Parts: sequence; structure tokens; C-alpha cells
Amino acid sequence: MADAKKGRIRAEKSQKILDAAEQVFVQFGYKGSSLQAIATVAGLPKANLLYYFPNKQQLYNALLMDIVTRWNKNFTEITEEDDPAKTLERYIYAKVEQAIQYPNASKIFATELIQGAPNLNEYLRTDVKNWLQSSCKIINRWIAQGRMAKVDPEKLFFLIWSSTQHYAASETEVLILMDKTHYQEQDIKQIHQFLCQMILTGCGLKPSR
Amino acid sequence: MADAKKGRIRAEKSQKILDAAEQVFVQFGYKGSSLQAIATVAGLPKANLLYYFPNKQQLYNALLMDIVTRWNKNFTEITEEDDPAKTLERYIYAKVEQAIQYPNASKIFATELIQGAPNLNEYLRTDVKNWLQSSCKIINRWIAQGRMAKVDPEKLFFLIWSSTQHYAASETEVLILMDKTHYQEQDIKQIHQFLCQMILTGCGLKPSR
DNA sequence: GTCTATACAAGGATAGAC
DNA sequence: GTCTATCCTTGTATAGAC
Repeated sequence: MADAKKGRIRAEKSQKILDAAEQVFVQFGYKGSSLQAIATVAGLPKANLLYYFPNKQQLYNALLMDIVTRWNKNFTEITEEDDPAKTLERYIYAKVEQAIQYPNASKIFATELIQGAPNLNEYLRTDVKNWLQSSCKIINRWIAQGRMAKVDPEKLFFLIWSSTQHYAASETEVLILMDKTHYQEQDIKQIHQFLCQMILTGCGLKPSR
Repeated sequence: MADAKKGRIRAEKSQKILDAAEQVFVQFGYKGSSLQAIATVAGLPKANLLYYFPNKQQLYNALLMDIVTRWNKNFTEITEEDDPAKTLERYIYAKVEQAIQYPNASKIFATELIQGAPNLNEYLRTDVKNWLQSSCKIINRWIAQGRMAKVDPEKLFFLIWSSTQHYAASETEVLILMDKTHYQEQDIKQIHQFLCQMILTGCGLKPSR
């Protein structure tokens, strides 16, 4: 068998295990998840997991890396020349979409934060912090230029993050209270529109509709 | 020993165990927390826990009940005669204060929701749902009376819940990004003011300052 | 009421047959 | 590469001495 094919098979199996791990880790957290449970979901014997990943911790780390990679795609660069209203609207849309379409990623991220971010500390102190700092600078310039109301940019991003991730992390509560069993396509638009009305107006900007 | 005194001692010990349990359950979730870990934090031998609580599940339930009871105190009744701006400002304040002062309660609640609310389903379907329904009715009347802008009341409450609880559940991230080690007294006021500016303005109301 | 000892199941990880 | 068997640790829960 060619190396390329071997690599592909390995990648596919790894992915299958990661998918199962995601489901289980969401439900029980890191410590509460057993390899047995993950193996059962993946439809494999327990020992097979440890052939693909050296141990539980590194399986979890691989999963987190997967999630963080997807996450980073939404940390798009904001530049001074951009239109404040359009930029915020687009960013909020990306976050809502992410929360609805990949709730497990948001949930695992949220669990990490709740438990003190034992595995995300570096990521928070570097990637997230840098992105936030440069983005806040842009917001402050927009404010200085009179292009939007004076608001604390840091708290503005916290607001966008929390209000969007809520639909993932608190999915269970939201669905119960909305009398639904799952989100629908239109929910993304409605949530987006609501949040834009609130947040943009609060920033002294006009939502596009 | 009088029964009253026996009861008091029992209550005190139980409370000590519950405090320890809260710390451990926050860090590791339900399944990930061991009685041994809780006992160590409480400074007691493991078997002592099971004298005060019949088993792990009921210890956890007792803790949840404690939290829910504190929670319910903030579900104050909203009436049609109230002033919209003042009512929302007060409610947001209560939520911010709760998040900053009892972050563990918020974290355990959040973990429950992330994991599908296996122990809070009833609470969500009854208490929370009823409160939300009647509160949304009031908001809709305020809107019909032209006392505030037309907004989806359900999503409004989701926004208030998420944006305030964020400072508890994502405490670790927020503190890292704000270069702090812990919240200060003034943070409650600043967060409150920021959220009021955003949310009240978004509702077409005027924040008191 | 409090703690030690222990029963019994489940968990992480490895050895080694296939 | 894949699975069975197994080692050792930890976990929940109980029995019973103090």
C-alpha cells in the first residue's frame, strides 16, 4: 500500500474518532468522558483509539486544535478603511452561523473556559489577545473619527461573542423556551437581524434593515 | 444534644460539603468530579460525605437546588405599570451582580445547559418558561403602547442572560483579555453601564446615564 | 456521628495474538 | 493495522469498628 493511501486511511479513521470524541466530550467534559464511551460511539474497540492517539489527553488536544482552527477563520482582519456598520454586521453573522452550525465546537470551547481554560491558556494569551487588541484599536479610531458612538470596544466584542455563542452553549434552554426541537435556516437570519438591531443601534450605527 | 442543635450541626456540615462540591463540580463537571476530590477540598474523609448525602447524584441535586433557589430570586415579577427603562436597567444590574459575585453558580448552570440539561429539564420547562412567557407579554404590551421599540422580547431576554452570564462563565477569558486577576467593585458598574447603553438604546429607550 | 477497611465496577493504558 | 486479554489505578458505595 502506498504511503499516500496509508496516510489517507489514517486521516479518515482519525477523523471518525475525533467526531465521536467531540460528541462525548461535549456531554461529559474531559474528565467525565471515558475512552470506552468514545470507542462505542466511534464503533471501535477501545484499544484502537490508542493506536491512533497516544493517550486521552492528546486525543482531546487534537480535538481542541481542530476547533481552534475553525474558530480562527472567523477572526477575520478588521481594517480602518472598512465600513463600521457593514463590518460589525458581517462579523456578527459569521458568529451566529458558527454557533448554529457547529454548536459542539462552541460548547467545548465554553466548557474549557468554565473550567479555567487548562488547555487554552496559551491560545487566549496570544492569538485571541492579539486579535482583540488590534481590533479594539480600529474601533477606537472609528470612534475618534466620529463614525460611531463612544463605546468600550473590548466590552463590545464580549457582547458579540456572548450573545452569539449563547445559541450554541445554551441550545437546550433556547430550544425548550422557543418550543422547537432544532434550529431552522431562518433562525440564523432572525437572530442576526435582532442582534444587529441591538448592537449596531447601541453603537450609534444604522443596521442595513 | 437537642434536636435543634443536631439540626444546626448537620446543616453546617452539609453546607461545608456543598461549598466544596461546588468548587469541584465547576472544575470537572458532574461525571468528572470524584467524591474523593470533594472530600479532600472539604477536609473530610470520603465516607463522611455519604453520611450527609445518600449518593453522588443527590449531592449534586442538592447543590443545583441551592443554585436554582438563588437564581429564582432574580426572576422578579415584571408588571405592566413599571417603567420599561428602569425595569430593564434594574434587571440587568441584578444579573451582572449575580454573575460577578456568584460565578460558580452561573458556571454550573452553564455546564448543565451545555451537557443537555439532564438535571434541569423540569426547571426550564416550568419555572423559567412561565416567567419568560409572562415577562414577554409585558414587553409586548409596552411595545404596543409605544413605550419602546419593536423588538423580539424572547431574544431580548436571551441577550440579557448571555451578555451578563458571560462575565461568569467566561471569567477566565475575560480576565486574561482585560489583564486582571479578578473583578473589582467598579467592574459591576462599568459592565452594567455598557450593557444598558447597548440594550436600552437598542430598545429605543434612554439609559439613565 | 465519624472514620477505616473493603467490595466491586469502571477507567486508562499496555502486551501480544492475529 | 486491529482486536482480546489483562494490569493497575481510581471511583462509588457499604460494612462495621470506634
